[in-house]
Amino acid sequence: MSEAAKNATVSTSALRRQREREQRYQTILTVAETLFSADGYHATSMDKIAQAAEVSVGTLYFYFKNKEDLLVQLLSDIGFRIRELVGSEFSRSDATMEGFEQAGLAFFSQFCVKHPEKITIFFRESVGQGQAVEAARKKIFDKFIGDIVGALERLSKKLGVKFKSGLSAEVMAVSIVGMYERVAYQYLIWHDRSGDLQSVAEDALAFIVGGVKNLCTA
Amino acid sequence: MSEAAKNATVSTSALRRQREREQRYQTILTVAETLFSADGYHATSMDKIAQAAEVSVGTLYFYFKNKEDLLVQLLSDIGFRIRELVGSEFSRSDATMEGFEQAGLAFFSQFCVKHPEKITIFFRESVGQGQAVEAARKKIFDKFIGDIVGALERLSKKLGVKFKSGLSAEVMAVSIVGMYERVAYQYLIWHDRSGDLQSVAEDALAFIVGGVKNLCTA
Amino acid sequence: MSEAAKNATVSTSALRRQREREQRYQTILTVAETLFSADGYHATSMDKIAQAAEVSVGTLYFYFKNKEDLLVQLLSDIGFRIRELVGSEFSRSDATMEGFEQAGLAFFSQFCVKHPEKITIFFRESVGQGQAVEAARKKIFDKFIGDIVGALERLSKKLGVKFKSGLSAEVMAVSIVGMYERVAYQYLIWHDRSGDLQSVAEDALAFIVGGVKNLCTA
Amino acid sequence: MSEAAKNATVSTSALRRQREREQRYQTILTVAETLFSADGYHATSMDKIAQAAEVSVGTLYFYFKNKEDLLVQLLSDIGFRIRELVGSEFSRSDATMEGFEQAGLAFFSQFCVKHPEKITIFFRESVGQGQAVEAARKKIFDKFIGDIVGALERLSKKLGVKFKSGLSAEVMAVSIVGMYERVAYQYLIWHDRSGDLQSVAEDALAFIVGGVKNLCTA
DNA sequence: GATGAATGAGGCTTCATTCAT
DNA sequence: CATGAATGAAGCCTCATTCAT
Repeated sequence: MSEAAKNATVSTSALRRQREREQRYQTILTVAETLFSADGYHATSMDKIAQAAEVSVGTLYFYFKNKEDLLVQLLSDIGFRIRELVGSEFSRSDATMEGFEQAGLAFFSQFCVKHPEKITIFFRESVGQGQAVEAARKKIFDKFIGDIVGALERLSKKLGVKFKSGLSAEVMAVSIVGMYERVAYQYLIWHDRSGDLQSVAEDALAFIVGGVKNLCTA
Repeated sequence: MSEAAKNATVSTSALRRQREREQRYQTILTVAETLFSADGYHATSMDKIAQAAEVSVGTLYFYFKNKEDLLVQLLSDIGFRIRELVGSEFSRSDATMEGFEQAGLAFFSQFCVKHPEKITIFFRESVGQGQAVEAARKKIFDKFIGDIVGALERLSKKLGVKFKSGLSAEVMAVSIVGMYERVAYQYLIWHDRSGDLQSVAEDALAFIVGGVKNLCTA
Repeated sequence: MSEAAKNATVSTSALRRQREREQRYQTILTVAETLFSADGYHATSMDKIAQAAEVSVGTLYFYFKNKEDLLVQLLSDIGFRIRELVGSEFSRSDATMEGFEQAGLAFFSQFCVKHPEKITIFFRESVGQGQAVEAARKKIFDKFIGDIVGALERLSKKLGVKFKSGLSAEVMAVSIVGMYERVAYQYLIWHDRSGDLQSVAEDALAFIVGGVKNLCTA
Repeated sequence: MSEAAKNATVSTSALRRQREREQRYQTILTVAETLFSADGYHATSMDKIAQAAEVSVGTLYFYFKNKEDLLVQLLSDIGFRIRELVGSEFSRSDATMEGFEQAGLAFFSQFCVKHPEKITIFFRESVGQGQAVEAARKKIFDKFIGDIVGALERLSKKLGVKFKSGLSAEVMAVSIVGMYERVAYQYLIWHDRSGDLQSVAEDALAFIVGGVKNLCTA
């Protein structure tokens, strides 16, 4: 075999390996997501995950530092996806009140309906699981809040209005996140009323719009 | 000792015992509250609780069925106290928009500031801890939401307005609870800005008022 | 009240107390018997016994040294009753082969049918429960075996026959006890065929008669 | 290393592992047998077993589901060995009265003398230890009884005799098992008279022969 | 890189027993 | 005598993590 051919082979197999690695990583993550949301983080042992993912426990520890890390990665991934989806809606109809509604609909009518397990992990299974996880949660929530604060500031600039106080934008952002969270929790996790989600979302978004307006002063 | 005296003695000691029992129950509950909120539910072992409460492990199990039960009792107690406080504010200034603000202030400026550990347990440590705890949480949240829905309906009756849809009242209630939750979490658990809480509360409550109004139709 | 009257009163109440004490003792024993045979010795806690007997745990320890003692007393009582019943049949038709059959019938068709719980405790729940209980069991079995050895010796004397070896009488006695035990276990504890017990007993007793005869030499 | 060599190595090490696994399983079983028979099932903690077997507690639970399972496996193993030994004697001298004697001698003079701990576990430590163990015991006893019933039926066919009743064969089998049990218990567990066991066995077997004959009708 | 047997700290819970009232 | 709250040793078991192969 020529050197070139060898290199080609090597790089090909290296690529394949790389691909397989990423695939495995994803498989594990997906399996963990399913189990965590179905059985709970604590009730899911590493053994169970390994079995369901059809790998050995050792392999789990090759891809993830430890069980907590697995949850943190999952969390980050979920956070990233939500921001991607919701954020893109914000920027699409930039700096308008409609942007808020579009973003809300994207979250409720798309994300929640398609990924109830992600919602479960994000809002239930990753809560109260110790410092490392909590730190990761905080980071993601901070970004969300930052996103919304940014949108609110752009909105105020464009509309030429001021908010009640210096804190108002942040408080509104936090409030909106809280609404998202508990509405999803209520109508997805506690009661499976994903069918009502559309009209629920509309009411919730009208609530947000009203809330924001009420904190605006000319 | 005369019979009467004997009876008196007996009933006195019986009463004392009863009192001591309840005191112990409360002591354990309080100690658990402190440890759960400081170290986390899982990081707190029954042994630690026993030591901190200066009783034996056995005594813990005399008063509570198991560790989960301890958390559930704690939860119920916290839920009861919040409803008591917030609910009384609602009824004091009945069926007015101000009632909503009073209730919110009572929650943020009184309860949260006085009982940050209760907030921590209620919104963080009792989440994601298995079915039994989750069921208890749900029950309490359902009551909260019911309280607010009731207040909203009385409000609409008094003001002679209708809400956007049949679900609106519930959605608003859920939203308000979500706001309470995350605002408290943000400014008490994640950042200790209890000093800002007063003005944060004002903004949040203005947000609520605006939201509710926006869902009212003549 | 005259001295005599007082004494009378005192002795009356003393008698009553004595009676009550014995009644309680019996109640506890009976309750324990029921629970031990139904749930097993280990699965029955002192608390359960106390509750079922409607007394406090403390009272249990007034009447019995400890849990083991409770079982030992139960055991002795059962052993005594069996010997009483079976032994009286032996002596009624003294030193005849029929005596063996009468005794067997008394055991199978009377005792077993009437007291399955006693059988369960005697042959199952008191086995493998530590030294003290085992010592008590041994003592009782030794007496049984002694009874039967005695009966066999009187039989051999009356019939003018000798047994195969010096050990024969004891071995036969042990064998007979073993048969009693396992037959009762099989048709009472493992399969509830108390209806068949009569005919089972007949076969078993014919077996014994045959066995004994085969060890007799003129 | 060539592929072939590699494979050989792999399969060798795989085989070695397999061997080591089985060895460990056996070690644990043997250690448990010793401790259970010496100290009693309940007095033997899993920690003690782990220490004596020079493995960790975790390893115990890798090989056995729980403590009960350990006892059940032990029981099954013992039951299997007894049947193997006694059954082979039955078949060697098939369908003769001597077969019964040979089998009995194999049990008393070989098995009991060589494995007193197995006898102790089988007849003492595994009794009264809860449902799961009891179910396992019953299964094994049922097989024993079935074995003997089979032998009796072949005997009756060969000799051209009938038994007293339809139940007779079973009752005889049960009786024989009971005799085996209590004779072993008496002369091995309660009194260490293994020296007398030979002559004890002879008497016991003569008893059996007589018993069986007495239930035969031409 | 993958495997999976082994580890062992540590958790939860039970329960026989005691003793002040 | 009776009560029943309190004790705490001790048991069983889980499970995240490691490491030799």
